[in-house]
Amino acid sequence: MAAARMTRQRTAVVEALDELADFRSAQQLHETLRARGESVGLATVYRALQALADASEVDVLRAEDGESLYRRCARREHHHHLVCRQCGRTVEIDGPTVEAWASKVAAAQGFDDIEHTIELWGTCADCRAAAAR
Amino acid sequence: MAAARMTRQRTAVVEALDELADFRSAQQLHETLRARGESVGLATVYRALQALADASEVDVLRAEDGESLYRRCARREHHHHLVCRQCGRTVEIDGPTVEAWASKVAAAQGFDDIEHTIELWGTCADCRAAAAR
DNA sequence: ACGCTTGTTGAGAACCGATGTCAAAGATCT
DNA sequence: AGATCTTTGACATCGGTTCTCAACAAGCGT
Repeated sequence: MAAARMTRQRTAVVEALDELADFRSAQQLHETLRARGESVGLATVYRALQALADASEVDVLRAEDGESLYRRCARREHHHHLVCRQCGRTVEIDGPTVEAWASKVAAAQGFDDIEHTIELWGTCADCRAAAAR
Repeated sequence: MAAARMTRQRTAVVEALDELADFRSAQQLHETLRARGESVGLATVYRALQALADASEVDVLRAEDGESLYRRCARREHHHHLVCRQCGRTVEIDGPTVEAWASKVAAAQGFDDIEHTIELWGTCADCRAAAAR
């Protein structure tokens, strides 16, 4: 079993995630940490995020360009997200209806080990206002 | 406006997609074409697929590892997929309920230009049987 | 048919996010 | 403090995708 030592770097990553409420890429987080003076290696940020994801401490999702984005969500249960493409602003949502629909459809086709990807992307009100300028 | 010349290579890519009913990566398609004697460059396969995707002639989706998968779908209207993680076997599905739910939720949060990603992943009956051996 | 023009091709380089390497650094235990 | 053993970080590497650019070939006009 892993020991999971609490190091300065890991703490820093978790803290940064706690402050930033929105989905961020590993590189953005690395950038943020450096900017505030924390000296942390990029590889370490990746490792910390991966560990957190494995422990379901953070949610991971893929941006439209394939980059992985991370976020510390309020609820740990299964849920989905409505994310702003521009700024990463996130609203947690759940759709019991959708869950039911997904598993029903998949089972009807004889599929097993079903997982679903359901994410909503859009432009939030703030970004829309900013773009209109 | 683009001229979109019909070249031997482009034809080959489209034909391969027509024969293969399932989602395939660009590299797999390239492999397939070479195997059957068609000499086509990898970059060309990527370009052809991108052009087809832009023209909505093929559907693109991201595998869990981030690789892009392409497929020529029967229907051109908006729909979703139930895809086998192992073999790429695909079933087209649509969920009017889900569509409605998605746009309602997003609009309620003041988001614009809404898009949704809804894909189902599983293991198809054949692959499950193969794995059980 | 035959050039001509212009979009297309393809081998290799470049790019980029992500992961692996390994010696040095530092948590934790005794 | 000392021993142990995970973690770190600069750098190399990897894999998918895109770029570069000279050679090539569709499609057009003649």
